Amino acid sequence: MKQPSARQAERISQRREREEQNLFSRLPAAYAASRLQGQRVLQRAGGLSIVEWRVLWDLYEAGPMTIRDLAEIQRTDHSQLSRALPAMQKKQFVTMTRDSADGRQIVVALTETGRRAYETTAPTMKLRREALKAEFSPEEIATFVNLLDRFENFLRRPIDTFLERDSVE
Amino acid sequence: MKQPSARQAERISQRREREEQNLFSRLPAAYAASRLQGQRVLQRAGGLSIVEWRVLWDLYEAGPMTIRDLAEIQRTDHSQLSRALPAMQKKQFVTMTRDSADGRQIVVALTETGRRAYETTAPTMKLRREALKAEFSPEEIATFVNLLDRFENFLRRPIDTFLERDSVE
DNA sequence: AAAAAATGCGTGACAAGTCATATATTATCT
DNA sequence: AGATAATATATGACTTGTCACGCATTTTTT
Repeated sequence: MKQPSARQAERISQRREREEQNLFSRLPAAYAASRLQGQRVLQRAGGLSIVEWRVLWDLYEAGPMTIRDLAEIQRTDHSQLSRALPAMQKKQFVTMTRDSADGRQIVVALTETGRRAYETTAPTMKLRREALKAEFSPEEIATFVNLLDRFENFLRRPIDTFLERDSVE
Repeated sequence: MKQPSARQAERISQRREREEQNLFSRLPAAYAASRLQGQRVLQRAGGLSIVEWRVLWDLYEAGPMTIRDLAEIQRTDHSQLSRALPAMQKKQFVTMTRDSADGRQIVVALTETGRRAYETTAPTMKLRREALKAEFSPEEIATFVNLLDRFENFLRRPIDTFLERDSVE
């Protein structure tokens, strides 16, 4: 009663191949791999978390800014920063000061300690970006980013634009 | 004392533009958007979670298989399935039976209820895939998948292959 | 055949994301 | 000015994903 296993194995492998062509199922795996590699490299470079690294980098490059600005640059939810920043403040990486002109905003700025943490980590992260450049030409990167742009655009469309129950009736 | 704010705004916007070209920071946002859209469409289609949908789809297309096979097709960790499957069993979507030939394995199979859940959800999910096809030509999809392949390949390389402290000395 | 290694699965712990809602502050509208 | 709307941040609850470790079962080595 074990004969179907060969045919079954064949169907499973066909399924795997089909999934390989499916954008929706490829993206999570690629993202997970990217995050994991990022975490590992950061671990090696001194122990920052991904969120911490992004904050330090942005502040280093662009100077003090509000939580909202940070969230927008990083294309992430502000809640993630709301949660991470107090710990970074405790580690003396950043200062958080309420804006005197607009009492709702909190301006985050790099401290000397934060600057040093950035400078310790940055060379390793640069190695990683350079390794990527060795694999992909500038044109390929541009194509990739453009496809991601368009895909993301599609993903952010209200779902009714393609589910349209009315038009089916 | 508020003069620098204009120059500061400029630096922040430059920072945002640079980040837009950075693959590592684009991927999380694209993935998050994809997941969110998936969740919404599934919600509309009947209330399955992403993990549940993937399991039903795979089993429907390829027949019964082990947890390991499911994890491999879905390019995910087996723990995710270990956690999701008991609930799906409770909902009568699948059966889980220990393989008599290899006592380590558990074979997951679709029930009639699971099959119906799949068939209820599938048309909506198909609409989504077709909407994607309207935005991207087959060649573009192929290019995209190929770039993802190569990127993922890079991401899964051991990090020493590009951090190589020795070779720097 | 016994010992060692590999495999399959379950589970605890954690990171990174999201949403929804609450609260304080500022902006806008009559 | 007072009521209303919008904005910035904080927080709780949830999902998806990972790893590491433990246990049971096979498989491979010796």
